[in-house]
Amino acid sequence: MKDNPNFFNDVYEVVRLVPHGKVTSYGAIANYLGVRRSARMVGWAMNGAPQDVPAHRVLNRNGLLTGKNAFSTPTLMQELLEKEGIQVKNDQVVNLKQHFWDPTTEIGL
DNA sequence: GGTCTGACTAAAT
DNA sequence: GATTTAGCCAGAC
Repeated sequence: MKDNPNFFNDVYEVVRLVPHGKVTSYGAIANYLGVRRSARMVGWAMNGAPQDVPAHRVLNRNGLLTGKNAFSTPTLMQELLEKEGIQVKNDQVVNLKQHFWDPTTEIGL
């Protein structure tokens, strides 16, 4: 595309790899890409992520729906997560550890 | 073109 | 253990 840095592209790919009914964190993706400290960039990348990317499965390390405001509606994110079998309470994922999906652990070879 | 802020995280206080 | 500081980099003013 016009200007797709490898970093952003990698982020999109990893997020697309997130299985249905699972969630991950920006830091986990950043860590998988080797830029743990640049977790912010992952979030920023999501801001320009295509709809092919299930950004609603990406939360902060606390399991909080930080970027819900970036969706069509701030409630859409929670709706989607609940639809996938993930319980969300107070904009936060319940049993986060149970639904957490770490690419470094799952894909990490 | 310098400054501020932001879908974050970890370490320090 | 909760709050603050620092680090990262890119876009907006």
